[in-house]
Amino acid sequence: MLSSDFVTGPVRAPTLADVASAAGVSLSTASHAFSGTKPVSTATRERVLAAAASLGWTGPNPLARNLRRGRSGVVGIAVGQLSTAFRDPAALAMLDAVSEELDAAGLGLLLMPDDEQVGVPLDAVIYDICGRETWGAYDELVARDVPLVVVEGPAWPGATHIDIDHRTGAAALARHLHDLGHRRVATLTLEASHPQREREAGLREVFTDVDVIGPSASDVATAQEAVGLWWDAGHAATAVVCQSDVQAAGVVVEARRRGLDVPGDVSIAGFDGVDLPWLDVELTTVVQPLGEKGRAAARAVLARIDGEHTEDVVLPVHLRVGGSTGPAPTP
Amino acid sequence: MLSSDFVTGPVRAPTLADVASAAGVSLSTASHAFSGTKPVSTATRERVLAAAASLGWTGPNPLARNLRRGRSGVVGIAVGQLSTAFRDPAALAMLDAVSEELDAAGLGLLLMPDDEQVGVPLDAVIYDICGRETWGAYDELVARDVPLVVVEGPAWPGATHIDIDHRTGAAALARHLHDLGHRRVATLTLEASHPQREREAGLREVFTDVDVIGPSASDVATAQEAVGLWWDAGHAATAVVCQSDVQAAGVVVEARRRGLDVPGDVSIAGFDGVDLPWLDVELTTVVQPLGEKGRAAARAVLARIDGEHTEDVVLPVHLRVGGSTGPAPTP
DNA sequence: CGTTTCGATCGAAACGTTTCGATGCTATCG
DNA sequence: CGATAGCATCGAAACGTTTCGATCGAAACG
Repeated sequence: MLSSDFVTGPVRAPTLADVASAAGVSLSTASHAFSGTKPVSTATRERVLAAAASLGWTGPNPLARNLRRGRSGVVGIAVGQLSTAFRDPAALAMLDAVSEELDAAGLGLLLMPDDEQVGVPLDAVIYDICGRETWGAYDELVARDVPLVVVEGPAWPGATHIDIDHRTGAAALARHLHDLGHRRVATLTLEASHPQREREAGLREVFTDVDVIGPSASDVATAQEAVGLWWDAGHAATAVVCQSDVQAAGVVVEARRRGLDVPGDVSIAGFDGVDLPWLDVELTTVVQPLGEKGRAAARAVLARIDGEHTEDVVLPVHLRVGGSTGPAPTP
Repeated sequence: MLSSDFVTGPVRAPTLADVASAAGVSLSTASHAFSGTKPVSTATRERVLAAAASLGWTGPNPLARNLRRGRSGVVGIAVGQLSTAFRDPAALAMLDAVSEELDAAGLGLLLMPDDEQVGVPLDAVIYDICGRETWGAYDELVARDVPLVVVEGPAWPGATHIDIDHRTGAAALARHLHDLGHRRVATLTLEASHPQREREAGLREVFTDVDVIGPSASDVATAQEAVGLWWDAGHAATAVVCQSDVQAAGVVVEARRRGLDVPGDVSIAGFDGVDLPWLDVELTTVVQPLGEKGRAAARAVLARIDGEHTEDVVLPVHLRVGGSTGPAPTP
């Protein structure tokens, strides 16, 4: 132990300064040789590269680089409880798009727990509402001047907002059901939140007396339970409008469990337009551009990191009619 | 513009040095007042806190702190394509446990894309195999001396390994099927990988001539397609053993689509022990401790960050018999 | 009363980069 | 041939902390 310490000396990772002196150049020249910020003669660069290789220098220490640059290269994303949020393929699809777009820009994506404040330096934060209303970290992030991108959220000062046209989508769906003759319509809701309010308003444009079920999480089991309780209480409707395809799937499962035919006895509609291969009926749903939503959020992040001005984005949605809705049953 | 610059001066975020001089103390005392590293008199501390508040100092710059401390407070987790990996609730359950455990330790969790190397400083990396064999970033991380924790992976030098007892679990499942009279058994496989090989070996302890289907991803649709092709090709078995519950669900759906009764005509078994509320049959499966696996990985990370020695972990699994397996049909 | 110990404070040295400005030096141009 | 560029290189100043070691009293001890 002593002898090995004596032989190898103190084990300190080599720094750029070590590389520079091994190559016989100044620190700044060595830096330029790697970053390419300023021109360096080929001979010098090769000498520096060789020195780096022989010392086992693995590239500039990111910690030091970050301090100097004033950036961490990390973007936070807050989605609430992970296992809850990502159980819905819609959230996953968006995350995927965000991740891809940020990767391409050389940024990392950090999962932020909702409640706690991370001691991690973040260049920006994406807040995906996922049915929540408030956010503990908001004030602190604003105080720290961290660029904020809010997805499907309420208007928060200082944030860039990426949203979809909940209201129009819900209204289109409502009209579709109305055209099919439905008059008694219920809606399975999410926790009170911006998307929930907007969609409900859209529904009420057509069905002013829509019956409200829930709230339920965007989750098969919870949806099943919520709608089950509602039916158990003696309520009924010829159509149930859900706030996600996953919820709708839960309602389909529960309806069938009770011997109801879909859409013969009850029409069921979803929201999002995700792929649920295990469900043997194609849901009538409001399709939202999940990938585009994620990319828009990522682009907003990049722009705000660069100090550019950003506009809020509202993405269009469209109705996709599947086999889960049909003519209202004749009484 | 000029006048405003003149009035407000250049807008620079206040630093601890500003706070210190505003409070009339030295930089180091100000630091101690916040971190509590050394005792500071109450009067002084309050003066410092007041100065910080009045200047709007939001706490130590994490970038600088990180450089000084030599830590970033960020742990990477590599799971492959996000939308693929997290489509399986098993992966999600583990991620959730990891996240919770790391949060408690004040560490952030960064999603690492498989292929690219991030320029982000990572204190450690968790690599969750998820059916892959190789890893582009491995060499670089080893060179950088980043602590590595591999979940369900092959033996990689320098890494701490967290695994489950695939083989024993698969063998127990095989014995269960054998006891039920099954002799012609097929298995739906994942991509060649450490878990796949181990589990197959476990199966072969009982069924030496097990028929191999796939490989397929851990995904309802892909599993459905793979087993569908296999059946189409004229193959048959009285039991199909899958590598995940999600796969098993896909096989159940496909079997029924073909008019096969489960488990009357074919028994179907899964792996993982996750909750699939939409499936109306409880799967016979090998239950693995997903939360514990995540926590073990997180604990290994914490230990290795602290430079402690870590032992590899192999977690036990157990068979859970559900309604998806039954006696082999009499020919 | 001299010596130790301890609490509070300070100055200065890291941490390892990137980048600004300056300095030669060699071509190029008129 | 003198002035002007432009290239290659260098030294030094940041970036904003944390922490090591020293200093200076005052309290505690024998």
